[in-house]
Amino acid sequence: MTQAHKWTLDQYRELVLQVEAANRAYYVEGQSPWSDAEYDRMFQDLVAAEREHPEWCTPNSPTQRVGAPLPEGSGFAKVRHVVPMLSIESLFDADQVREFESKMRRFLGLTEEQALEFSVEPKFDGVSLALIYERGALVRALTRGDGEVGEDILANVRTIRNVPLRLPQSAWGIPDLLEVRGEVLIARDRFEAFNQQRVAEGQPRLANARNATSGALRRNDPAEVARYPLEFHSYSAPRMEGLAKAPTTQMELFEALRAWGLPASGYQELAHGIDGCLAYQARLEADRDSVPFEMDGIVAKLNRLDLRERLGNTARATRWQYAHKFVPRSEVSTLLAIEVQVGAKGRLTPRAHVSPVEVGGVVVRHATLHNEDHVLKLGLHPGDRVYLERAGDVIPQITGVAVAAQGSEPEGWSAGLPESLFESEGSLRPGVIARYGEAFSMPTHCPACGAPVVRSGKYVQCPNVHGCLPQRMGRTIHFAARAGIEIDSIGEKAIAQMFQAGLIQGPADLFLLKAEDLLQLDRWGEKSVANLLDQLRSRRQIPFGKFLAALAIPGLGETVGDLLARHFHSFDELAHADLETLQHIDGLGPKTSAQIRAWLEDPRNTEMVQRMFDAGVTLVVPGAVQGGVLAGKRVVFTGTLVQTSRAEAKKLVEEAGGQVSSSVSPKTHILVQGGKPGSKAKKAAELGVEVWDETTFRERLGLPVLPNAEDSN
DNA sequence: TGTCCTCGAGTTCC
DNA sequence: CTCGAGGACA
Repeated sequence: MTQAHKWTLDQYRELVLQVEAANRAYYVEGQSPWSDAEYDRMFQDLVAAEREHPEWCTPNSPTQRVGAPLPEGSGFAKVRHVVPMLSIESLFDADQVREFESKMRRFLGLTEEQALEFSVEPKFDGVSLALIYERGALVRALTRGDGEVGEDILANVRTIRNVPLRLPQSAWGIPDLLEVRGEVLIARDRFEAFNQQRVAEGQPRLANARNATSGALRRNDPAEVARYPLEFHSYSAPRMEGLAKAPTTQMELFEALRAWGLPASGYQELAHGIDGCLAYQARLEADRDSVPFEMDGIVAKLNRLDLRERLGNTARATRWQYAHKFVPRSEVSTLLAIEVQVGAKGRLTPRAHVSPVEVGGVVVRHATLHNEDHVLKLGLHPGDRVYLERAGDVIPQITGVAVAAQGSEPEGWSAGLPESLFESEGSLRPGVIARYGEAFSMPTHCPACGAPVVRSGKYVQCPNVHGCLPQRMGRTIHFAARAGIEIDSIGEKAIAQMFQAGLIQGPADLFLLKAEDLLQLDRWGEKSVANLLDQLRSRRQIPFGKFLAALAIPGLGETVGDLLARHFHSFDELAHADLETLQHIDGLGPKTSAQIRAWLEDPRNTEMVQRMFDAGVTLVVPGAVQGGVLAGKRVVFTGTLVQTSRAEAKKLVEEAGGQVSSSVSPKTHILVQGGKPGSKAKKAAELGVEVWDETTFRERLGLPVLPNAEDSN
């Protein structure tokens, strides 16, 4: 306890510096010359001084890490990155790494003898963050967002203990402006301890550290965020202005960061030549479990900053650094059951249920097994211990059997199975195989409706198109969803509910829904019902092409729908077109034409369409577009667009006279690239296709563009 | 007949 | 995003 004491401003300032120095020593050097008790005394003095003189206290005082909660629903401010947070080229083996290096050499015009020096460091599995200091004070903390525009989460970042709120004077001076980038993460042991604490408090365990980190940073109460054991590790400084001296290499940069109290992981090293990088990667991968935090690879960057300038960036990634990934972690779990699902189009697909297990950052419970061949090739049986991976992409896959199931099922085996697999207590639904040691084979009858199935190639199909419930429901969902008439207020769950209550039998019934019926359903109140009926009323005018695509006619998607809409002036005209007429349309062949014709010939289908027309549905036939900024251009989209939705973007292109296609080819004129682009960007580069970013896209079409961080706050 | 494009469909998780 | 298959074209 501190005594009543008259503090002077000088004493107060001295105290602040001392506490800041103690924090630096503890978090950056890893040890402190002060004992815990001494530190507590200093901190309590600071609190006392500020209580006596509230006017001295600034938001960056060490006592002010936890601020007030954000007002309800206010969200975080979006801020444009001055230097975009580009992605890093991901490489998976030594050959790719060597090739990347030789590209660097060619670019720099180096000979074989001139070895490059790299700064190598772990690639953390955390959340990246940009800290912005002005005249030494932390003023902004931005998430990556899409790389162009992030969110300012400063109030939450303040609570991270090892993030300095003010930079001290050092040999490097105090920069006028400093942007430091790094990763926020939770160390493995701290995560475990945090989870145990949560369980003790009756809260659920968090599934993994990365999601916990990203979830924590998005909360709107800093006091909550402060409870998470978050830490920050810096790795770059894309903007530095007004320094006493400027670092010329990454190693010097780390020295400067250290002097400013900005922590780094401690695992970064200088590597000589590409062999040094490969050796570091192999060493770190072998030591993966002894490193206290999760990594998914290493990052190697040119040590010399001037060489980086010379290499520059491609549209989406930096040329002077790469990530060399570790072999993805595969986990072992138990295959509980194989369920055969009937899809919206009637296809029977086997799906694995596994004991929940965390793989590469998410908890996996299901994995698709594609088809019968796939299951047989893997030789899967319920009860097997299986390997699960999330290689490359996001979708979990079973890659093999670790230990085959033995003997009969143990006591209580069914406890791990989800309830959805049971029809009644103790009896499994048809199409579910869950007996230990039982072999898989595709059912001969549809598990949903019992109709004999039809085989076509690798796939098995339920032919009962009109009677089979999952198919009817699937078509209705398809009709209502984005691909159809775009009713946002109902999804899969709501439609299933309406089917179950007998309110609807198919898509046409949606237009005949009555308020009093909907109000009978669980979780449906006045507001949501009115909202839905409103939407249904306003969506009764449907563009012809969109309407056709919404009907879920086999072989007919959005493109073919638009194609037909341009050829026929009414649904009636299309319904009377014969096979030959259809086949002669450019883009349709014998198969697609026959599928469309067959659909039109089934009276159940035409009756359904007629019922919609009777309920007031009218089709909007497209007028011809002439001229326009994109007249005659083929445009492809990739990555995530921030300011424009995909659907909106497509509409914009069409209104400008252009055509949207799904993949890049020599016929493509323009690739519009959002955040996190994939393989399409690579292909576009190879083919020399013109690439626009989202900003360019909006500018060319004369649309407003988000303002820059420099002029907003 | 073969190859290259393009479209449609399926896929997991929060 | 990736795969399988239909369609255009040589």
